[in-house]
Amino acid sequence: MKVLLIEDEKKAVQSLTKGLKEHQIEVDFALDGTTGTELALKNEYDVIISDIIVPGMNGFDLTQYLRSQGINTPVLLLTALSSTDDKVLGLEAGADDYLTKPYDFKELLARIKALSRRGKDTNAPKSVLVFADIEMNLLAKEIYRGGVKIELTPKEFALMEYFIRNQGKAVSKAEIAEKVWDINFETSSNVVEVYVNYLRNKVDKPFQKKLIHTLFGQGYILKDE
Amino acid sequence: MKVLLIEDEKKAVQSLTKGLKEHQIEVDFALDGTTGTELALKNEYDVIISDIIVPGMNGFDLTQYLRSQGINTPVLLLTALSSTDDKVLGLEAGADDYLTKPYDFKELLARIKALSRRGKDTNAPKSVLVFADIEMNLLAKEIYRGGVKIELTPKEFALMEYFIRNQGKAVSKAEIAEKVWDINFETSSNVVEVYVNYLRNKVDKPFQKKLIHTLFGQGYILKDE
DNA sequence: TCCTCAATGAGCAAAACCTTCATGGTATGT
DNA sequence: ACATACCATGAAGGTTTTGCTCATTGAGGA
Repeated sequence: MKVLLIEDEKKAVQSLTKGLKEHQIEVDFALDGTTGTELALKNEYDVIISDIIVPGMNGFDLTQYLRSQGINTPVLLLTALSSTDDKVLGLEAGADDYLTKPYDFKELLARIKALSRRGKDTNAPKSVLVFADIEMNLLAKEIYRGGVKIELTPKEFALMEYFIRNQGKAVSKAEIAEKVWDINFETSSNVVEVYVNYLRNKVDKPFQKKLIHTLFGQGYILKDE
Repeated sequence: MKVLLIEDEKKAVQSLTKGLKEHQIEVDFALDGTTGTELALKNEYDVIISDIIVPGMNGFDLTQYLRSQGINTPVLLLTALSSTDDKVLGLEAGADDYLTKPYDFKELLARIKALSRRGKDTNAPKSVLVFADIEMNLLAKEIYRGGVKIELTPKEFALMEYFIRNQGKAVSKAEIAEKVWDINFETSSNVVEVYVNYLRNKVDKPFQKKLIHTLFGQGYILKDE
């Protein structure tokens, strides 16, 4: 079990780290929100524990940001506040639990364990892929860009899914032909080009930013630039 | 076992309380909806029994309010009304059962026990499925849309049930054939299409909003749009 | 500039879908 | 037991949508 602790009071960090390690819990920590999110994006944690008020970014924004990046690690917020309004705000932002200072260490421990259990339960394969302002719902077979629904045919959808799953990575036409069409790319066909064109018409043309880029002689890449 | 009784007729309260206590059931009571909800929020009951018409708040609103507050205690509504519309409304608001006055005390007792049993088993299979303005009662094999009863044949009912259970999710014809017909989808048959057509005629055609959508090449989806 | 690779538009065949109809089976009521 | 109504299902015809090819135009790199 591994947790990320985001907290600016060094004393609290120290005592918590010590306490958690005694219970076989690995702890990474960050003293401000910015490095906290960086760590959260880079590594995989079972639970993220964050003070509501930390330099650089508060716990609410942090949670919201992580969720938007597809990080669904359970978040436990720590705070001195205890008004109902704040609880609502925190939970709404996607936090999973909430603990008011001063708190009992055992309670904290219990909640961490509960959250990590829940997190693993949610090992359902992701059903929504995200890239830039695109959301692709694999269950409903829907795709939205900037909140606008885009109608794709099954093949177009499959190709787009392949692009999103390989976002930021160059993919050759042979690769695409193999994975999406399941054919040993015969140079005689230009299906891939045709379908990339279809996708561009629907996914890129109506918008400002182009996301599907051609790498001359190498294939294509989905990139936000 | 402990129940909450919300009823403004003191006589009814008295006789019910007496009857229930004789069967080892503890009873709290409220003479109006407002104190009723307060009690419901403060204490834990096995079942809540409420008249539909009580001062301050009616049984429908009460049920809805409690659900919105995360109280999932089973609610049994008592009423002098017996029109279909009211039944539909009550169930929609999340009530779990319904009894029309004058009722047999033994029947009331039986239902209380049934509800309390169900309340404890959190993953008890639901007997009423809801989607958009559709309610499907699996026990009564009845289905209503917007308060209007729809007559379905057994196969149509089974198909509709499958759709509702997978609402918002694309389901392929092969999937449907397997789950609803229990056949290894032979392309030679078009039963699924035929039955989707039947369903549309009864469930969608007479109404404004279409709920059963075709995803070309991917199957069907039940969606509110 | 020239050659190669990529983008685009038109067109067509196949696949998927909707709808209606006929048939046989099952349940219901007399 | 019989007649009747209802239900489940495959078949056929027509319509819509998709997948793909081909030919042509446009762009990139040496």
